[in-house]
Amino acid sequence: MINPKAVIEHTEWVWSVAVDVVIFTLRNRDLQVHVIQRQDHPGYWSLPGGIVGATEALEEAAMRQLREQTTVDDVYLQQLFTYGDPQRDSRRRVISVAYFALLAADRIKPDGDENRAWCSVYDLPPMAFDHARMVDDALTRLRYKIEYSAAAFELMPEEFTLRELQEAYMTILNDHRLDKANFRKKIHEARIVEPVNRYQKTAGRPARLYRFRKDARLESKARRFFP
Amino acid sequence: MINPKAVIEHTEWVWSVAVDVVIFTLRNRDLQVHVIQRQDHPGYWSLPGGIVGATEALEEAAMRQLREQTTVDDVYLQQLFTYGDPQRDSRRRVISVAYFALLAADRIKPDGDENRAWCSVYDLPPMAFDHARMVDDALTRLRYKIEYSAAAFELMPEEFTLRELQEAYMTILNDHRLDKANFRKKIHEARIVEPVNRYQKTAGRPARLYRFRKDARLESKARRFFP
DNA sequence: TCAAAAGTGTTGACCCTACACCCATGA
DNA sequence: TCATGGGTGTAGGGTCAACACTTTTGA
Repeated sequence: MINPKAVIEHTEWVWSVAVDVVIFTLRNRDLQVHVIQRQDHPGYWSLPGGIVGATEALEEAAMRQLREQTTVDDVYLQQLFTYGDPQRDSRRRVISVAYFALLAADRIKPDGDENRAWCSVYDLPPMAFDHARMVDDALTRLRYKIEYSAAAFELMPEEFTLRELQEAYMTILNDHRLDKANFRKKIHEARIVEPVNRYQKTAGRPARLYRFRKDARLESKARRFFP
Repeated sequence: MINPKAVIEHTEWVWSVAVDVVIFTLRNRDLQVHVIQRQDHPGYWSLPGGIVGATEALEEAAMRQLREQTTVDDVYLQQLFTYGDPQRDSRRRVISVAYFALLAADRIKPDGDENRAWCSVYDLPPMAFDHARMVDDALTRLRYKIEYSAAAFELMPEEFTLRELQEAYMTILNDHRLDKANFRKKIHEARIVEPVNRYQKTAGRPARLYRFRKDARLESKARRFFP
């Protein structure tokens, strides 16, 4: 595989290894990602990311980006895909290991920095490099993920109503035709939430608040289609 | 794992970017991967892989490994995961983008080279670096994949009986309890195979041969909410 | 007492599993 | 005619989508 000679031969060019993080959140019934305005290309935005340190694990580097950009720790973080087209950065050869993160909106610290923003995935600004594709891939992955795992709960506040949970699913899937009764039945049968003794005011009957069960089963084995 | 043998001295950190490929095949009712005996660590085996060229895309590099190792082109190939722990190679910092490939057994060229072998995923030899984990991750992915896509057909010969197809599924899933009648019904309903006018001899009634339909739907969208 | 939204029950269609059964072939 | 393995039909239990219904609140 790798022999020492290869190193010498290959030090002629300089690789950079970067991580980029697609940070999702749900705000105002909208699925949003964190983006940063680029200083070197006015009008273009990019995902939070940077070069991986010499002794840093990839996931550590992604987590560091998260901390630096959102000052939040302990976040759902998962590797997405590695992008390495020779042309993806015109300045030099960079391969980027993309991660995606899920962050509940109530954990976002207010931030006066105008170079940072949360943008709807359904209305992205011009993105640098291949970052638009990263967001797209991350969205596809997220949609798969919430259908067989409890990942959607990472985007919810500590306590939430079942309607809010249903709206989270509908916003992520961009499909607002979910049946209320059937959705509730599934959630209850999964024993994944438990009620707390508090209610949220609404325009009608108050809605019971629930929280995620600590002992909940986090994944369900996918149904078989083939065969 | 492997003890540091000859650590290369650097004045600066040099990143290397490699690809490693988990090549699956089905032979003798067994799911196997292609492995190569390491010259530098007798008794240890590794996946086919190598350093990515300066102007080479990641997938191209993986495809090149496939060609060089198996002399086969046009293979199902997909990115798996990127491994970048600082300690994964004791000699220097290497990040490896792992791919997995599916190769029908009848496309394998006979090979006298004793340094190469096909090994059962259920009985791997000692693997170098984190390659055992790569195989494990690839197997997990493969199992998911065949349940919602037609990926399993990539491991079948041009023509096959339904029993052979069923055995492929059972071998990959390591679960031999699939019901014959129900399996056949699903395959037929999926309109994914078509009969050819040939039969295969068996100890009993001859088995009809089928082939994959070119116009078959390759993925089925799972419309299942958690759980 | 009405609008609004929470929350539940029912029903028929569909699908999945288990298992019994028939069919074609060679010895 | 029997063993062997290919190939199919069916009953019943479970799941799901659709939709109507009841409950609770504020105005």
